Amino acid sequence: MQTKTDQFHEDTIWLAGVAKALSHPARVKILKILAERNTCICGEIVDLLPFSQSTVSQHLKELKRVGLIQGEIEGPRTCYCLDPEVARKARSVFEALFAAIHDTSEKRKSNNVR
Amino acid sequence: MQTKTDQFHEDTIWLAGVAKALSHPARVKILKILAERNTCICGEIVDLLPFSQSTVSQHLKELKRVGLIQGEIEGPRTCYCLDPEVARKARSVFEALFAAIHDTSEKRKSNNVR
DNA sequence: TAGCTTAATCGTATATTTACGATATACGAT
DNA sequence: ATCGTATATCGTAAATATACGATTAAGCTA
Repeated sequence: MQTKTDQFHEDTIWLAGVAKALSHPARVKILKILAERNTCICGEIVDLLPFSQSTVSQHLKELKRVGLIQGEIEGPRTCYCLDPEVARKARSVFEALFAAIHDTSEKRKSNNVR
Repeated sequence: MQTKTDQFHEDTIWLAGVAKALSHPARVKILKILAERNTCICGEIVDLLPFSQSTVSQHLKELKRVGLIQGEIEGPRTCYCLDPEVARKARSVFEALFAAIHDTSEKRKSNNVR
C-alpha cells in the first residue's frame, strides 16, 4: 500500500499530522493536563490515565513527534511541558481551515444557495 | 490505578474523533475544496485527488461520520457540502484547547518558570 | 428495455495503531 | 556496589486504517 502524501501541500500534510496526534482521547487529555499544570512529571501523567506506563509513554512519544510537547530529563524523572511555538502554529493552521469553512458557509447563507 | 473504561470526557472524545477525521491529507484537502466551492459533486472531488473513486468515497464517508460534511443525492450524482454547525462546534472545541495551551504558556513566561 | 454514468459498497491485501508485559537503562540512595 | 524507582524501548497480538479493483444499485437517456 502506498501513501501518496507527496501530492499534497506542506500545510495540508502538517495539519493532518497534528490532527493525527490529537486523534486519541489519551493524547488530548495529556495536552489538557499540561495546560492545567505548567509542567508535569511523566509518572503523574501515567497516574491520571487509564493505561499502562508503556502505553502512556507511546502516546507521549507521538505528541513529541509532532513537537507539541517536550520532555526534559531531570535525574531519574522526565518533566514534560507544552511547546508554545508549535502550539501557536497549530492553532493558526486549524483556525485558518475553520475560518475558510465558516466564510464559505456565510457566503452560502447570504447567497441563499442550497 | 484507575478503571480503564472510558473515563474521558465527552468533549475530549469528540475532539479526538474530529481530529481523526482530519488526520489524513486527502480529507483535509476535501474540506479545503468544499471551502473554496460552495458545493461539489463527488466526481469532481475524485478528479482533484490522487486516489481511486472507491478510496475517495471511503474518505468522504469518514468525514460524513463525524458530520463535517453532508452528501445529497441529486439524480445519479451526489452533491457534497460542509455542515456549518458541526464545523462551528469543531472550531470552538479546538480553539478552547489551543487557548488553554496558550494561556499556560503565557503564565509560564510571566512567572519565569522553566 | 438496454446501455451508460455515477457513486456506494464489498472483498482484500497491506500498513499502521493501540495496548500490554517484559526488558533495558539511568539515576539516587543506601 | 547494590537496590529501588522512573521511564524508554522491545516484542507482539489484536484492532483499525488505507488503498484498490470488482461489483452493485440507482438514475438518466435513447
